[in-house]
Amino acid sequence: MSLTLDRTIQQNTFHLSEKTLSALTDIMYEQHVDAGKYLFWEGDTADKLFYIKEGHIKLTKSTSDGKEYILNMFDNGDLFGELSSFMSINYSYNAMAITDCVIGVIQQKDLEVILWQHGEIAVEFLKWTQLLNQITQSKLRDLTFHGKLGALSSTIIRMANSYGEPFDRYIRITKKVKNGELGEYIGATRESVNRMLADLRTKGILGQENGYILINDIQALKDICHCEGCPLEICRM
Amino acid sequence: MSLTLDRTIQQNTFHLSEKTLSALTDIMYEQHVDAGKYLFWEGDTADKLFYIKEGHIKLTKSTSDGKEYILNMFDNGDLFGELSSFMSINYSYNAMAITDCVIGVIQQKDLEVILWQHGEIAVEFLKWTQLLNQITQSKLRDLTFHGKLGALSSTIIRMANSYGEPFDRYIRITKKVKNGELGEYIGATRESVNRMLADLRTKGILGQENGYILINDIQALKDICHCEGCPLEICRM
DNA sequence: ATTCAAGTGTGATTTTTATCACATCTTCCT
DNA sequence: AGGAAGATGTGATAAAAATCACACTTGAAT
Repeated sequence: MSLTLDRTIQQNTFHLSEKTLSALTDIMYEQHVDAGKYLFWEGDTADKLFYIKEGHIKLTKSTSDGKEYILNMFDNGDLFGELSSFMSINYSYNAMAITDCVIGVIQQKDLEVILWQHGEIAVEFLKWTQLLNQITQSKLRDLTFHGKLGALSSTIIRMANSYGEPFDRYIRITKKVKNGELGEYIGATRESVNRMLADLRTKGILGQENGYILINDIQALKDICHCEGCPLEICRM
Repeated sequence: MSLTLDRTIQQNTFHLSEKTLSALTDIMYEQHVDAGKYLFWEGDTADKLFYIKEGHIKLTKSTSDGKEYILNMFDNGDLFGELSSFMSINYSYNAMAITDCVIGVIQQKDLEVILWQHGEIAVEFLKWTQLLNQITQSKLRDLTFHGKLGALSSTIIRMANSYGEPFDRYIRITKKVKNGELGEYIGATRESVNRMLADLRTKGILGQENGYILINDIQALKDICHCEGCPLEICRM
């Protein structure tokens, strides 16, 4: 579960109402996590939501054969964690701070009280959760149905929507991502990602700017992943 | 969005409370859809939920290059449709009846009234939606990270959980699925699926029974897709 | 029972992706 | 500034998956 409470760079996120927002703020307490440290581990009890006041978090999972993959990346203003239903009371993934983070922690039971009392807040949360579900669905589609190049293209488009800014007449992705991380995100090897990126660069579709990815021809990327033109709220990391 | 209100064959689905269930039943009306017909099309306004009283529905999407893939398959007792947030007011996929269906239709606004009035029902719906999100997340993982053979194995396991029954000392999947459909589900070609299945059969992992798939060695399948041992509520179609 | 359409099975070949093995480039640490 | 660790870039090769082409089965319909 993830949602964005406010936004800085992002132009395209759904907002909780002021009322809900302040209700949440009332019940959260602050926690600091240094870069490289973990907010929680696989197997920990999943009874909290986390609101990122500052920093980047990635959710990862390691497989039996020692590989790791990235389930999600969150930024300033995002809210994530399981509103654990009845049964899955443990996280099935790790949450690592990519940068130093300031986190607002919300106890599930505190939240539940609010939801119970205020049907309209619960409905708002419900719609939000539905939106997240749509995001996940669309990722599933993009990562599964058009090969690794399609998966990569789609991911770059999503990064542009989530972390992009205009730069000259290009889009600059303001977040540095390693080739290996992209690989862990789309289920490909570092080398494959590297080669695909090199290829997109020689074709003039992508560029470089001081280590940041520039998108030169976003339509070409859309063609590769058979972009459906989803609303920006859905086409995001 | 999909949830199962009750179950017949399925051993492993989360239940809405009686109260919620009857509240839903009160506001739904009935619709019949013949096999091969569509319940709705991509682009139709998404302002309803659908409860399958009887039959099978698949959600499909066709790409620009004429291919089709399957997003989801639903059965007796499942509830699906978008509780459209504020903005994505259209379906982005088609819903086709695989068999003759009897559908209970719930208008979104009717539902919303109930949720508003009864915070506890809204919370229940919220948890359910979260569960669906977890299901989708786990599918994303399974379909992305261990190749097409892993995707296929995971899908067979999910089918066993959703439509399986004991047969001798095997599990028989009581729903016939075509190779091509499996391909559309996991993002592989019919031929690849066919070869993979043949391979699993020669290895003795799968069997045949009158056109139905038999699972002989489920542990082997789990090994292939690096099964995490998710709860049955999550490891389903 | 015969026919036709739909589905399955398989070979040959090409394309995509992973693997292994290094060289090079960057970063950042003292 | 120098050196180590972490990233990136790339070749050679192997494995996985798609594509094309066609034979074989099955099942439903006349």
